[in-house]
Amino acid sequence: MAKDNKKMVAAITSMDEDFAQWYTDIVKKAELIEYTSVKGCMVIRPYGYAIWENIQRILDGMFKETGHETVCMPMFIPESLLQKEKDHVEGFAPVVAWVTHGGSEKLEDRLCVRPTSETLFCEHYSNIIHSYRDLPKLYNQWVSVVRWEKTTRPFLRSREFLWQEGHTIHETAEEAVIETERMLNVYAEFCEKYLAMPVVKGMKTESDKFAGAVSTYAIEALMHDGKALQAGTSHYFGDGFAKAFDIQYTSRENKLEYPHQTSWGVTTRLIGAIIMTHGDNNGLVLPPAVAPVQVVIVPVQQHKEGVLDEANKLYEKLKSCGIRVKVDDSDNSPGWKFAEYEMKGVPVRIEIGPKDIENKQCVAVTRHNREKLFISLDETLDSFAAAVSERLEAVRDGIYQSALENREKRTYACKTMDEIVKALADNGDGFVKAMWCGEEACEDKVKEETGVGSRCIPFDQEQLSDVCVCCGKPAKKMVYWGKAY
RNA sequence: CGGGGCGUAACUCAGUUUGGUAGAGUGCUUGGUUUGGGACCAAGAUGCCGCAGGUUCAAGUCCUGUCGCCCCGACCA
Repeated sequence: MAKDNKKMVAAITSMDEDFAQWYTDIVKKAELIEYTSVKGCMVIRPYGYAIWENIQRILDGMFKETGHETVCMPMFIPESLLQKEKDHVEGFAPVVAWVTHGGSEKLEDRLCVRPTSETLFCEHYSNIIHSYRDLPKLYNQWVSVVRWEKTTRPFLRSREFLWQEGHTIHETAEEAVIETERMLNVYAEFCEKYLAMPVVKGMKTESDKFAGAVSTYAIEALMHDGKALQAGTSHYFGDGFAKAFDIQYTSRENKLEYPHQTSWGVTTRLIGAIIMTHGDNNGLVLPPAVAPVQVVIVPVQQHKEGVLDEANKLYEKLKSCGIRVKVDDSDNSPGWKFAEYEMKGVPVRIEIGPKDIENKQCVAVTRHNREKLFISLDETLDSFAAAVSERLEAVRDGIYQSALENREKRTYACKTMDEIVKALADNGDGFVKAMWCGEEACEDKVKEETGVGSRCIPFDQEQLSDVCVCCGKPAKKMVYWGKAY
């Protein structure tokens, strides 16, 4: 027994020992990705991609529900187009990859591989928007983008990554602001409900906002090691892009006006967030809503008469109820299968063997706490499916609670710089809540002296004190600070 | 882009100090016995030792260059 446990733990590095290595072990051993010969470009393997497909399916439904249409822009941006908005190009120029040749011929105008598609949407909008009757346009696309990052990590920062980018354009600033906030709320709801990941909604500081944006909103999540991860962003552009790209429409008053724009996105980084929010030393723990396999059925002593038949019956039952289910009837031992599907984060495991069949029951084990529950085989289809669904729900709620507890345990309200340093030293990395005067100099100084940068100005404000944690001048906002991925 | 580490079988790595026939465990294939927490026995298959130069009778090992990956910083979804 002790030997077995040792062997299982040895399969991946313990997260307390080396969190980064633990993360790398999981992405490899759970078969989410494989490295390729190009730095920062990874193969997302079927098991990893299936998670993304589930994220896509749910989010896309939410986008459609809020009136958005899907489009697809090209991959290349001519340099001249990228140059049009000054802040935008300055922000992205250092990370763009360029196409300089077509076949053996040098291109007159080199082409940038899109790092984001604002410029492409703007060019398109300038062609199709003429009247207020053409507005709003609520567009979204699911594509990959390329940013030539210097250091890369699977899912968290790769040179090519998959994402969706919503780009909308509206008559008025008010409408665009409402859209920016609405989509941030969609992201927050998605993360909390489907990914079981608590997030803080807020606004980025001036220095941290998107290149070309008037304001940037973000959802911030806290990982198991106390580092913050930006899980999604939503930007309000005002009419800056419209002016740079000459997008004008004739208003209801028959005047030429500039429309107002937004953009918002989430990426495959969400998969990294799932790993680091819910994973444990036995491997991945997947939120049931996005788990490729929600229930794995492990037959025990499957060679014995009737065991596989019963396992397959359970499979058919659950499948007919829309649960993503799999039977593993491979030759591997049951113990091997238990460990394997824990590694892969399957939320619920059902064990069925001769003993169970004799007792007319099966065993349902929830991944996050290994709690075992017997479910009668005599149940009707509906009540059997309900019992299993209840277990899946228990996993969602359980991992949400753990993530929330971790965040609360690691959130420190501080009034002075010394308190910040002490809180982080005593309790480890986490969110620091502290007041801020609004000056960039103080933002920089906090980072320099305490190591934590501003993550966001949360919508849920608290008045922790009246003065800035750094300079002592009157405070304007409470800010969440943290070390970021 | 700075600092550190590493490229040897599918994986994890030993072998490099002191140059001399390419190794182990795991995995894989086949057959058998097993099966309630990573089973066991037997027989097999698998190597441009990252790449390119150089030194040498001889290079996985020494020298030069180069490419790539991982980790930590700075920057970013």
